Amino acid sequence: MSLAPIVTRFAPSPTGFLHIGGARTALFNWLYARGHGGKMLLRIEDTDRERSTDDAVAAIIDGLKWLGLDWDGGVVSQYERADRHREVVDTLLAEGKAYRCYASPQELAEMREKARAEGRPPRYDGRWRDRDPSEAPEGVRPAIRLKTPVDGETVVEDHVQGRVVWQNKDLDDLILLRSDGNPTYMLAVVVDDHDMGVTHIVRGDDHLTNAARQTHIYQAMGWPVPEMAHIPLIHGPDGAKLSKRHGALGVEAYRAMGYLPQAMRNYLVRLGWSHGDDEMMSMEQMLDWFDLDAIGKSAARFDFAKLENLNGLYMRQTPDDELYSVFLANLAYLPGGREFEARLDDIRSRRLAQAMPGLKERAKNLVDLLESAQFLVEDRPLQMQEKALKILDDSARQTLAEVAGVLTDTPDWDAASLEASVKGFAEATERKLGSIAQPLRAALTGRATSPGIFDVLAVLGREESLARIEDQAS
RNA sequence: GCCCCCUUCGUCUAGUGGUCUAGGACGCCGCCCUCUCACGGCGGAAACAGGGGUUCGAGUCCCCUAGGGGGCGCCA
Repeated sequence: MSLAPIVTRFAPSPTGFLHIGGARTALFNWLYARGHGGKMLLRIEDTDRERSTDDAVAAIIDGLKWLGLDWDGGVVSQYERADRHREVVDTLLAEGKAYRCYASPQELAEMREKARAEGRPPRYDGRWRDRDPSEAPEGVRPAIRLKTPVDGETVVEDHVQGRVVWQNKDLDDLILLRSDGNPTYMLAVVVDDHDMGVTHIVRGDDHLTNAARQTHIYQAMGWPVPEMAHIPLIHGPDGAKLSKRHGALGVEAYRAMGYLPQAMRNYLVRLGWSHGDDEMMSMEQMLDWFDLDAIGKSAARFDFAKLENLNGLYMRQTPDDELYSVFLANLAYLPGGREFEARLDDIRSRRLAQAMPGLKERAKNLVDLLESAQFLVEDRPLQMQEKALKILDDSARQTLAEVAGVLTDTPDWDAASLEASVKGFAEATERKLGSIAQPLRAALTGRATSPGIFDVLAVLGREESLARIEDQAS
C-alpha cells in the first residue's frame, strides 16, 4: 500500500437515476477509500447540458444516502469547472499538442459511413491535424482535438483487468472542446481527476477504452496517470446488458420493493468481489476486507432470489424494535404504505410492535411485512380472502362457535394459556389442532396464512379476537 | 467490420501447478420440525466452454476456436 492517502471519486452523470451498477461502483469506491483511510469525492458529470437535470442529481444523492454512503467535501459540478477545462485546452493548443478541427458534423458522419462501408474502423482521419490555420473556412467555429500519438502503444496497468495494451494507430484524435466552446467529458474527467487529487479511478469497464484515450491527455499535460480499476458490468438475469425490463432500476425502486440498505450493500459487494466463502458481512468487515485486487474480471448477473434471501436474513437479524422503527420510517415508500399508516392508531401500533417477532420470521422484505401485518390494522368485519373463505365452511364455523366458548373461559389471555386450553379442547373432542387453528386463523386474520395462531390471539387481545371470531361463527 | 475484455454448478463465487473423487451461498428436489406460511435442521442432484500445447502433474500457465460482453459520438 502506498503512503499517500487514497482519494477515489464517484462520478455519475445525472441523466437518469442512480441505478444498480452505479450504486455498486459508488460502494466499491467508498469501501476502497474509507477502508484505507482515504477519501471518496462526489462529482456530477453534467457537461452535457441537454441531458442533465436537477432531479437526477437529487435522485443520485438520495440513493447514496439511502445506501449509507457519504462523500468528502461538497458535490462538485463538472460543468461549473468549464473555465478551468478551457484553460487546459489553451495550454495544449499553445504547446501544439492540440489543434482546431473545422470538419462539420455532416462531414464526420460521411467519414464514418464511408469507413464502415469499406470495412475500416470508423475513426476521424486527422484531416485538420497538420493543416495550416489559414485554410480554415469562414465563419466556422472549430472543435479542438488532441494530437494523439500515431505510433507506438498505450498501456493501462489496471487493478482488475491487468495489463491492457492498445496500438496508438487504433485510437484517433479525440475532441477536447466542442465547437460551442464546451469541454467534452473526455477532457473534463482528466482535468477534474487531476485537480481533485484523485489517486484511484474505480469505474465500470465500459470505460476501459476511455482509459487509453484519457491516458493520452494525461501524457500531453505531463500529469501522472492515476491508478485504475475497471470493474465488470452487472448484467440482467438473462445475461444481457441490464435494461429497464429487469434490473436497471433506480435504487429507490429497491427501497420501494422493501429491501434494507444493509442487505443491498451486502448483495452488491458480493457481485464481482468476494472474500473467500464469506457471504454475510458487516460494514466493518467490508471496510476491513475490501480490496481492488480481489475483484473478479467477468460480468455478474443480477439475481433477485439471492437478494431476497439475503434481505430476509437481515430482517430476521434486526432486533424487533429496530425493525419496527425501520418499517414505520419506510412506510411512505412502500406500495400501500400510506394507507397502512393512516390506519395505525395507538392500539394498532402496539399490536404491530408486539407482533413483530412472528411477522419478521415470515417476511423477506418490508413489502411482505406490510402485507402480513395488514390484518392488524383492518376494521371488522374482516374482508375474507378467498383461501380464508374456503376454510370457513359450515363445520369450521361451527367449530369457531365452540372454541369461542373455550377461549372466553381461559383466565389468562396470553399465548401459552390460550394454547393450553385450545389443545385441551382439541384432545377432549378428538380433533386435530389444525382443524381448529385454521378456522381461527381465517376468522382472525382473513387469510390462510399468518404467524402462530396463539400469538395472533395474544396480539389482538381478548376483545378484538372474540369479536372477530363471533363475526365468522355460525 | 475494427479494437479491448471475459468464460468453474441455473445464479453469485472459492480455487493463484500436486491437498480438486472441485468447496461455500442462493435457487431447486427430498426428509424432519409443524396449527398455516415461513424459520430452522438434515440429505441430494448440479460446473472447470471446446481443442491443442507446456509440465512428472493443469480448473490453475500458453495458443487457437466458439460463445458472451464492452467500446468505436462535437454522450457520459
